[in-house]
Amino acid sequence: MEPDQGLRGRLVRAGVELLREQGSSALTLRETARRVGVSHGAPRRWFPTHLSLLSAIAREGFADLAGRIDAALAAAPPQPRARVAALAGAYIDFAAAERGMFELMFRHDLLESGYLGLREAGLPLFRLLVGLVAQCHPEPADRPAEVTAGALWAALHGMAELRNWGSLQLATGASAPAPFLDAILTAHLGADT
Amino acid sequence: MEPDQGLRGRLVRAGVELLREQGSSALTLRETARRVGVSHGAPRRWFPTHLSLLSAIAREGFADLAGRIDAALAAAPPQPRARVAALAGAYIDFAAAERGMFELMFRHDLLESGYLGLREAGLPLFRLLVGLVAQCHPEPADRPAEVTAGALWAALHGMAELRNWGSLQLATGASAPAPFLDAILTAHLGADT
DNA sequence: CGGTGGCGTAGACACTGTCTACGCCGGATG
DNA sequence: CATCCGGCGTAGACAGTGTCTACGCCACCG
Repeated sequence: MEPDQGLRGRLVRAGVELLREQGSSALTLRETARRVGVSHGAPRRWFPTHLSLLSAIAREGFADLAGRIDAALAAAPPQPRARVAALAGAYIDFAAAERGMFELMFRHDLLESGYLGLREAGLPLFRLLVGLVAQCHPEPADRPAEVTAGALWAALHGMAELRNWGSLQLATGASAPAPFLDAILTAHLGADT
Repeated sequence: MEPDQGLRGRLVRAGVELLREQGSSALTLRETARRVGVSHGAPRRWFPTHLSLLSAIAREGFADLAGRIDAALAAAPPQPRARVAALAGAYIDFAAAERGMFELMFRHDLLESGYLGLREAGLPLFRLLVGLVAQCHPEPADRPAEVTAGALWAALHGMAELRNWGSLQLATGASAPAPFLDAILTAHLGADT
């Protein structure tokens, strides 16, 4: 559980730094090796291809996101609706604070889809959301909680992207995401009572 | 208005084909030149950098999307709610039919943001959506139409991406996007009456 | 007829990911 | 103790990329 002290862990950590400092285009195999201080061929022992290194770095991002959401939920009031709001806030805050990582995490063309693929990395998070949504609709709702949760997740994710691009501000003039977040939550979960 | 017969237009068209056939990673400056049958330095006369060629190709995509949405709206019934549904359907259909193009269009890290930037390319579409949303809420709604339209756009876009990644199917088991689209529309615009 | 500017060619450069052969070094084995 | 051997990192090569530069070609215009 403690951080990997070997070359593998050092490469991943250096990649995370590089991503944060210079964006995903700087996340080169050779540059990462350079930063760690090894030759350009060294990463090949642990990551057979560039994609596998990127995938490992993205996995780190998913772990980070999960941690932030857990923390936000731990500090949130017990009402389900407020807990969904906390999760949503943590999600879009993560997207804004870790832009490069957020982009990388969802570049499915770059990430490998094999064993323990990245596409499955967001699944626990989705299950969590389904549970929270189900609590918001205690009686059997008109719609399965999975569908509502899926639509909510899509809205959340889309809003994080649009916000990061500046498109929302450009189109509506509003810079704060709060009104949109509120619109999404009340739309899917009903008015805040 | 007729297609550009010069090298510039031929490069853009070859790029669109390449994108459709082999995905965005194949969209190389040199490969595009090769397909047109000119030397690797030729594109430089028209596109000073790789980004500018990609941007021109993405602009083609925005024009295509706008055309499809116009066609869908022309064939849609006059009720505003149905028109929003038609727009939404055209949007996610485009995302699925032109996957590579859809990805490219929103790779804001790749596209140039200068004069006539790509970030503004989606604006007319957004204005259209604002108008339709406003018609759905004739009386001054509890929320500005821009906010509702922004949230709706985010939901739409996020759903198109999640669907393209297979995440929705993976998480919920549903393959058809219709239930999610319906959930999003009724959530933001009220039940279909 | 001569110049000139638009347009494409061709070569170079630094950089990338991947592949391969090669050393080093520590621990297991006879 | 001597010897092998396998894990691990080095170093060089190769094809491919974007960008820059110098160079031809050729139509057009004074």
